[in-house]
Amino acid sequence: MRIHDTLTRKTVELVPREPGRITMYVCGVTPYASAHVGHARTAVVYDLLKRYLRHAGYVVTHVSNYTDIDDKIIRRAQEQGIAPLDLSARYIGEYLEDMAALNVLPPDITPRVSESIQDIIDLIGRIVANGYAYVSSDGVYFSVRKFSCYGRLSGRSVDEMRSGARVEVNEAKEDPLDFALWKLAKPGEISWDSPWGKGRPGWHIECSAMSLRHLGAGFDIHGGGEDLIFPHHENEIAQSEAALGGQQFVRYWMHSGMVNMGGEKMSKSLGNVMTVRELLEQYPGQVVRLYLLQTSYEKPLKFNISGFGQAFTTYERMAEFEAFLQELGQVSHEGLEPEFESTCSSFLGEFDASLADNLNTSRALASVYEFMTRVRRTASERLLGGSEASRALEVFRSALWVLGLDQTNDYMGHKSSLLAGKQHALMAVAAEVGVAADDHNSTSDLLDTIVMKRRVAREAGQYDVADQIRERLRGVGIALEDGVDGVRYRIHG
RNA sequence: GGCGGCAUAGCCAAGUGGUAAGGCAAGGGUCUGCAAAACCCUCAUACCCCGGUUCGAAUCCGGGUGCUGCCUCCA
Repeated sequence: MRIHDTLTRKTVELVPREPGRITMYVCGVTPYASAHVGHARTAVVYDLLKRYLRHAGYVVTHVSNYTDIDDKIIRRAQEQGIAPLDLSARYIGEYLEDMAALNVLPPDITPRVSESIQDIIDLIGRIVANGYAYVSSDGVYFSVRKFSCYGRLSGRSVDEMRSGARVEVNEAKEDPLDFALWKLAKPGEISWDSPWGKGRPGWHIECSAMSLRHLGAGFDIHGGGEDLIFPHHENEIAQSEAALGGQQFVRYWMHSGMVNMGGEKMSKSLGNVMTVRELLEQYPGQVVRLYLLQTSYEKPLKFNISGFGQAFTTYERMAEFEAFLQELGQVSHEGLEPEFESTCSSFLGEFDASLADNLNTSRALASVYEFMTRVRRTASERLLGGSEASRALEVFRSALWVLGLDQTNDYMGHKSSLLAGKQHALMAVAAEVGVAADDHNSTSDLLDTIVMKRRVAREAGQYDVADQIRERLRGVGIALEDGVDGVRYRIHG
């Protein structure tokens, strides 16, 4: 497959360090608040990458960290009067729930900074020994000017930055560009022992330590949001290669685009945030995921809540299509028409090729939609055989799995919970159309009885009664569809 | 101030030299008791503006305009 590499600024063929095997490290979250849509996007993008690579036959090792100790966590924990690691543990728990709802597969390894201190100390030791760092009054700092390639990833030069007005001023540094590898603890702060005194890791060192620890020098893909390019990833390269003594740190760098809200980047510090949890109250996780996959992963995504309504309609179409094939597939039948088989296999070919092209999800989704239309068209022209339906279902599901949109039961579950929420409204409808509402123990029983009453009326030719019932139900968000094999319903909030 | 990115129909969005994918919405039709769903048809002489290169440009180059990212914590 081809991917866009941030370092070379080119879209290149992905050639792994070891044939058939991909090692990837994705910068995870600093868990001091609920995850927002931007975090969700990044997680979904790299989850898609992993799924696609596995689908393409690679053995993938995916590492993603939690930066569970940092200044913001410490401050937030102090405000709440709890231990920093308790605070981060709580938000890690939330994050896991949110990601599960989005059908993000758990990474293979999820190291935490607080559990990687020894690796971090060892790495700093190597950097110091190689002469790229120095000990100062409040910690250990990396000497940026000693690393000649500094600025290559983010495309800036040390001298340009020096003239910039916004570099941090700190008298403990030899140069304003230097950054902390180890911060000595102030009284009362959480700390770990180190050769340089009690303290905690600086912001960037943990990712170098954890990625090298679990994947080794020269691993394949390092990813994250594009806001991490500078300084985080720039610093990671500098310190890692300083420690590795000239060996390459990472083969390919990938960065996912930001989510914008109100014309600005969504971020916790700006406060223009929609959390994943808030969104999941309104839409099934699969709909949220589909929304996120509609835009190419590198482009900024303009968050717009009305887009979720569109995504909902589209996901509904997918879920109904799957149900349609599943029903047809029950009937056993003779073989496939060659033409039908070629529809299925060329769909998969087009789908794979789209994702192999730097994860072109828009095109991959277009091929899914076209496939649905083709199969439906065939079904409307002649009866689709059971084996054909099964084959179509097989390829359709494999595509949905790669996209992580295979949890159609999520949509169905959403449907039934919506229905349960309509208890009250349905009782009113029952009363209006003359159905006794008392002796039904569930909302769906009640709906069934109403639908039955309508069916009787229809069969008796009393269309005015039947239509009235249908209109009443539509009024409460339940749309009935009369098919040849019975009544189906769609339900909306 | 420095270094980037983006601008395609009402909305979302692909396409990066060969004559505008796909989805939503909208309009018409088939089917249906009527609907819905499904299917069929229609829906950008045109890709922010002005120049240039080319047989040919949404795609390349130059200049504008607008929006935006990073340079500070950030996914």
